[in-house]
Amino acid sequence: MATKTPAEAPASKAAPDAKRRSERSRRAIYEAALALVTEVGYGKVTIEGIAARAGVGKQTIYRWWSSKAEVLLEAFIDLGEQAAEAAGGGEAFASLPDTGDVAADLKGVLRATVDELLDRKYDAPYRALAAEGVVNRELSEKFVQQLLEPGLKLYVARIEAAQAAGQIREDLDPRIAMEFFVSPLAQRWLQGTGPLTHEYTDKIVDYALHGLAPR
Amino acid sequence: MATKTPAEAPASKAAPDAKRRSERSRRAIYEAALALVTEVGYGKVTIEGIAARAGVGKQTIYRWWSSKAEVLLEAFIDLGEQAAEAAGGGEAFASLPDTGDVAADLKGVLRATVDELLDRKYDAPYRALAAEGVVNRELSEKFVQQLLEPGLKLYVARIEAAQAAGQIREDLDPRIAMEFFVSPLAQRWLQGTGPLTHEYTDKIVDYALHGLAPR
Amino acid sequence: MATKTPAEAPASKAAPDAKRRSERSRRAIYEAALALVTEVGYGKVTIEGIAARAGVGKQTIYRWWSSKAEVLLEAFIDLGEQAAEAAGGGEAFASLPDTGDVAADLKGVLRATVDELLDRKYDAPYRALAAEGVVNRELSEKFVQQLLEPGLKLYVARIEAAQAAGQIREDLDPRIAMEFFVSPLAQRWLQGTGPLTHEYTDKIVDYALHGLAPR
Amino acid sequence: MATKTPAEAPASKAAPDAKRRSERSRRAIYEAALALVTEVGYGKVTIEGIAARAGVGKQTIYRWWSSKAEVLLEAFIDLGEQAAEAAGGGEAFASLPDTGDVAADLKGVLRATVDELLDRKYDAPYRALAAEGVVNRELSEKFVQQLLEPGLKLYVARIEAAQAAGQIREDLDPRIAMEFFVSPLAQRWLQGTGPLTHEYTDKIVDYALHGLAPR
DNA sequence: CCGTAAGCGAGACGGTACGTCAGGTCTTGGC
DNA sequence: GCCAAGACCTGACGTACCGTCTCGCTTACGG
Repeated sequence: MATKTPAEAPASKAAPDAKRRSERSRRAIYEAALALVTEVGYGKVTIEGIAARAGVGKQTIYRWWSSKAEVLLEAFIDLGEQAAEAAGGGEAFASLPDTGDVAADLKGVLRATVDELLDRKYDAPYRALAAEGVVNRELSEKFVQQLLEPGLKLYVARIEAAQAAGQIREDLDPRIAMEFFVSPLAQRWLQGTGPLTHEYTDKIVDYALHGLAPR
Repeated sequence: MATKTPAEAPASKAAPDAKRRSERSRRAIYEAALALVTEVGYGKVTIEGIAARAGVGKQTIYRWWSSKAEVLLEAFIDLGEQAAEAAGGGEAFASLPDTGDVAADLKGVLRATVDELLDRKYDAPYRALAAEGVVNRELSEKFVQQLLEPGLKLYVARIEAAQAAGQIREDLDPRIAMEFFVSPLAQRWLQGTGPLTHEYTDKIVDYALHGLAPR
Repeated sequence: MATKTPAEAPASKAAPDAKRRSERSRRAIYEAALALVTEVGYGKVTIEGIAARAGVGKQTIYRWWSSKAEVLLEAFIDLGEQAAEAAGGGEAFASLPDTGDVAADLKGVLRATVDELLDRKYDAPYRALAAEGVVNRELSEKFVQQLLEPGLKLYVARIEAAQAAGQIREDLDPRIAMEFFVSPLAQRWLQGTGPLTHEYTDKIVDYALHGLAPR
Repeated sequence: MATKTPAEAPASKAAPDAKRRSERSRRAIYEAALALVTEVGYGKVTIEGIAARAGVGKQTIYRWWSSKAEVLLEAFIDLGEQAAEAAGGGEAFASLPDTGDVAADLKGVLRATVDELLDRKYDAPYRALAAEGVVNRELSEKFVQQLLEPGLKLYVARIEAAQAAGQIREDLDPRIAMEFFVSPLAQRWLQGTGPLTHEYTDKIVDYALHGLAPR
């Protein structure tokens, strides 16, 4: 049984000592990265720029991250945690609301999502990460795992609850059902194939639940 | 009196004379761009690299395009035209098939789309353009207008036909209905949130048409 | 017979085209290098600094030279040529003066040399090159060959003339004899083992010619 | 009144306590410095490299020395002392030999000097210090004072003895006379203007003593 | 003989410069 | 006048060291 102790790691070039890490620098880097992405656009963000803005040596960035995409990913995750902590006391979005009415619940969540996607503070970095992920498998995995998946799981759970309540057919794969609510929104946001409005997401929910074909 | 032709561009530095343009160079640049994107990945493609590979001066690229994204966009459109010409005699995909059975027709088209998205030849450049579009509004517009929209219009047309045939409810916005077939696929492809299979797209069609709620 | 044509050169990374070289940049680089060495000292001269001061890209330096020492060497040689051209019409120092009196001639030349070595304009770069040469064989060879040797040859020639005139013993190696006039000066200048004055060089000449031992 | 002990250093940042200094580290640093200079060349020696090689923290070097040149200077002096201690019981080279024959005595010493200068163990560090001294006045002074001067004084003393013995003219400045034996050797060694051989130094002595001019 | 303050190995930090790569502009010579 | 070629200025890359600054630890001094 080749179980490894967690304290191992042969690493290619000696891992830095996380205990000595400067919290102050980390925060400054996050802030600089987020600010720059919104100000100049992801393509024009440079490691050098982040370092300068954060008042930090370049090496301090290279020591802890391996690309600007990774910096931004962590910065954005941190931004989410900050927001969550500020908003709710504990786990902010542990689950989607469940009033017993799936349609209403989903409409509410999607409206909130639209608002968030249109918020300058989130749009630029989130979009940058999505773009990078499209073309960079490694980042994509982290992006999906750490940012997307937690949100998607909430939908899946809510749909399962609806199935139990008889509001959604039991024979459907909730993982796929969930995409009817999320993907149209995602595509409009990412590719700009149409406007993001509350009316739009309301319709999405209605169409999806009742189907396109006449009854 | 400096008579101008109506199509005159007030360009800052005199537009090059398209009549004298070297067809040979243009083709070589397209091929180089597509090959490089597949071989080294979009992020590592450089104008210099394209020029070298195409046996062309850098200036010849800068004269006719304004960024590597634009080169790639045109190269990809050209690739599509080549393929279309090769495949069908004339207009290859003037419309989606209409056998009278929307479900079957859509399933067929989506299966073909999945196959195409998984084809190495198309995946890399298409993905690169999509990624760039997420973060670059100008390119995004051209991308949607010239590559995405024509395809989407076919769906809209097919759905309208189905509405006329009574297979899809008349009160639905076909533009939104269309997204139920296209967006889930797009998201899985772009973000890697799930596998792309024929079974998957079949389900998408069924779920969408009959709705998630029990009848 | 494996004689190679001069136009050959397989070079490690393609030699740049000297015909297209910017004369303006070359001159600016020479001036910047010389100025910086005098102002901040050889150790603090950087390629980046030279480039900035010369208003030139770093790559333009790296394209034509392989180290700051080589830049400085060429700059200093050029400085000498400038001075020579300015001073005499043609070849300024084709030979040492020959009035028939070796002692007087040598004293005159050495006094002039002292003055030159104490001139701020020459001291810093010359010293830097000498220092680098002490520790860098490749540069040392170029330094000796291109800067030192031409001067030393003049001494050898003058000594040979003196031998022919019976003022210096015929059985002596002029190459070694020459060093008695040059080396003490060189050491005082390089290592600071004593002051450089006209009295000092006069004595050197007298001591050397008449010997240390009593007659 | 802030009474100061006489040995008090008004240092800017409190002098370290020499009593607590680690002898083991000091030695390791000397060895590392000397080894590195010979192995990779002075220019490529770094404080970090010395520290790593010596198994010592960087701060331990910065605490006791102010530059790599100073480390090397002390290391080299120490090397000399080690050698002296090993060779002779007490003061190894308290004076030059005096057999009554200046010529022979000087030839012997110079031959020994040549051998030492060609010894790999001494060449690299000594050369490095000389080079640094050419361009760094502060180090130059220490270098001359602590390494060169003691040797030169021996020559001066031997020449004065020869003057007393009537073998060298009394009216000559022994300080200058000495340079005829030392400087040519120094220049050939530092600048590579000629080979270092026993024949060469023998001739130096003969030429210097009897003069270049015919008698 | 024991507590404490120093020296120590280690290495993270804010920086500067390295040598390289590519971007976009401009010039030269060939066709 | 387009083109291949490529020198040029610019600016970012990722790395190596600089000299300073903690961190625990070990060690020897002085109360």
